[in-house]
Amino acid sequence: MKSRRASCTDSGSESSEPDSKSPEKYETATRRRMAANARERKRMQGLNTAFDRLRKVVPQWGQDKKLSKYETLQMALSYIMALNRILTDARRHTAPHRQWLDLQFDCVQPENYSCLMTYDSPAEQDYIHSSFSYQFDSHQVHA
DNA sequence: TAGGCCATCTGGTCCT
DNA sequence: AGGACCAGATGGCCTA
Repeated sequence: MKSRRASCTDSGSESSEPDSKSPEKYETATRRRMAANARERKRMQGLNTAFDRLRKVVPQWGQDKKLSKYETLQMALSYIMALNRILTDARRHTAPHRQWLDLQFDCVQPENYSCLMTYDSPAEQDYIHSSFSYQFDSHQVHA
């Protein structure tokens, strides 16, 4: 585990003395703080797992170094927009492979992202679906 | 050694 | 009331 702030521990607000509170209340508050810290760690670990999964599907041209979180998001945005543009252009100009392209294009519409992803749970599917729909709407390339 | 990135703690806010 | 989410603060690690 990564080291923590020297002034902070899992016991929570050590700066706040037991002062006027009863020992029971202090203990309850401490216990709640520790539980909240644990939940927050778990939440952030989940977020980092999602970032790792995103890094795996995003191009890293010549990058031997791991992309930062910010870079990963920027790259994902560029990548999605580029793919969308490619499909939109190809769909418009390529007659011989029209049927195949239509199929691919349909597959990357927001309502069909599920065909590109695997989910660990229904809850995760809902969460990812809502997130992708929002981002697609926000950054959609209008041909 | 400075700066970037990250993990963790913490208190506030919103939601169930 | 308690959990989820968020942003600010802080300190550690790594690299140029």
